[in-house]
Amino acid sequence: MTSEPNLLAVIQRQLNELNKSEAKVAQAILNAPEEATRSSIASLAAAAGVSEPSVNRFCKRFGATGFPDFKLQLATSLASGVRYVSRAVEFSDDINTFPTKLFDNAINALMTAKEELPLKAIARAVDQIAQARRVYFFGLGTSAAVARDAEHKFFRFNVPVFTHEDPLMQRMLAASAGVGDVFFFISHTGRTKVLVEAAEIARQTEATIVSLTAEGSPLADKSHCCINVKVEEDTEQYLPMTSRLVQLVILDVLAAGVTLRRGEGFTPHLARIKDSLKDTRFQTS
Amino acid sequence: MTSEPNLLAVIQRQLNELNKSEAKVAQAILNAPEEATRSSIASLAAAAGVSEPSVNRFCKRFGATGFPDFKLQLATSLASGVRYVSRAVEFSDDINTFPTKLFDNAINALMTAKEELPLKAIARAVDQIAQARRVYFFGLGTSAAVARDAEHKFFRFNVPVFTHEDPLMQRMLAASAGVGDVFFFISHTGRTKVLVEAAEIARQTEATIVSLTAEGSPLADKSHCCINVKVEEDTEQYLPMTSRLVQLVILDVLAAGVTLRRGEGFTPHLARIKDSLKDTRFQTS
DNA sequence: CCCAGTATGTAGTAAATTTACAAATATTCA
DNA sequence: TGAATATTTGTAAATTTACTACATACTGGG
Repeated sequence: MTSEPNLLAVIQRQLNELNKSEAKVAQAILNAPEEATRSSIASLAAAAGVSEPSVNRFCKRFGATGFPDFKLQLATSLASGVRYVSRAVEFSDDINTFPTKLFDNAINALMTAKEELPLKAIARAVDQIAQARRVYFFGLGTSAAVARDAEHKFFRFNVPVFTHEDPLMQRMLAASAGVGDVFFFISHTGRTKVLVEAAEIARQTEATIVSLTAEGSPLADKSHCCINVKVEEDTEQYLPMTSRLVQLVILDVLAAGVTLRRGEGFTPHLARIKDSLKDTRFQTS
Repeated sequence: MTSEPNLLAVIQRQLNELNKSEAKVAQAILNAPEEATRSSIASLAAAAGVSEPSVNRFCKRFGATGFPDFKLQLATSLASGVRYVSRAVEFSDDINTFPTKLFDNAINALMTAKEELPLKAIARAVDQIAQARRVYFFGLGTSAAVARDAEHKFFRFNVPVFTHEDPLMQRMLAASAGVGDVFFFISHTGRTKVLVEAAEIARQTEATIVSLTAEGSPLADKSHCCINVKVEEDTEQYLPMTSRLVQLVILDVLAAGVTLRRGEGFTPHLARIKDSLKDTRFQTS
């Protein structure tokens, strides 16, 4: 598949080099690209004021095998493009619109993050966690909830994990760290003072510092390994909504990575933990 | 145009409700979606082992006007980058494949949830939270982290919120509840005994019980208002990965709903809270 | 003005899609 | 169980759509 960037852009760029009827077709498509994907060769020809074979020739000129293939490429290029722009919730929104907007934003954030996953950093973090004697997950505010989630997850995967929301505990634990300890800092901004200070303290020991935070932030600077999360959070929004979702999924990825590292022999352990919870639940009907 | 989510996910979800030949078509498409967008109705019919009209009927069943329109929708949905329907991570996966899988699963879950949002229940929950004297968010295990997140969020929106991870605290608070108290229970299964018991206790008071849990579960039965989350979690997976993401976004929706209810005059309050955090951060260069 | 070369349209053909209908299969109710 | 009915599926014809071959019109150089 020749993944062209954006078919519309390509057409736009070549506009001058086209002959008369092809230019008409190009204009018709640029004017209403969505519609073009849905129309037949006949209606597009009519809209452009040219004959059907002209449209066909136009399509072949742009690398398609024919008109249907061209429509497909056009549709693909329209879908992948800048279509999904995050939309802010407004006061005029009602129950039918704002929930969808929020879900769209969340989905959008995950798709974007998926595109630019820092795989090398993730792989290194997996290494470090898998070998760790102890792992501390530290976060504050919203990120504390993420840290808590990470604790639950990794605990099941038999990683010796600890979380503390109290900055003083975080400092004390950081100060008394040693070889084999991994400190995993979670922060949207990477600028929260007390957290960065805890990272500084831990850095002076033999411990390893891993962080899940913004690129180039003070916290990232203090880390041996930093997993960058670039989420363009709407700054008018007063809370990091989407970035913590990305953080959670990345922690899922790390947990999965550690498990895969353990190999298949580890599965019984997971089953045992699951069984241990059985009695805390009401049976299904 | 009916805003199509992920067409593959929709097909996957309806697999059971299809009749024989339609199911064959569905399988053929799920097996090779890319190819399906490029093939003619005849070749797809052949690949599925059915007649051409069967393929056509299949397309119409999924909201398309015909086969070409269906191909277009399929191509569009593939272009968004989210590949196949939830794929489990396997031990043969490496760093290049399993992170993508996990992200795809997460995105899929959100897209599916977005399709069937229980808007009436959400609207009711917003009402109840907006009017509450106090709101308690209770969850255990993974859901405790979600509850913690909710606490942070709603606190900023000036809702008097409390969270407790300790089942005993949860029971005691439930027992001493009164008019104007809202108990918000979060649980993936809706079957965790101690949580359901706390809900029962609260139910005997004048308090309002809201839950974010599975439809028809014991917890849902105890609630005045239940927001159903139907996420088909891969049961082979040992942790609810995707359902908590959906829960978080739904809590975002609730928070947004409460804020919208407050009206525009409330914005300064949010700005003040944001300002109060400024000094805890390092300045941006 | 004519000629080569290119550009465009016409008409016919092939292909693909849809519709209408009939056969086959499953379901219901006595 | 078995006839009556509804549902599903396939066959074949009709229709729409896309492509090809060819003819005509235009362009620029002599």
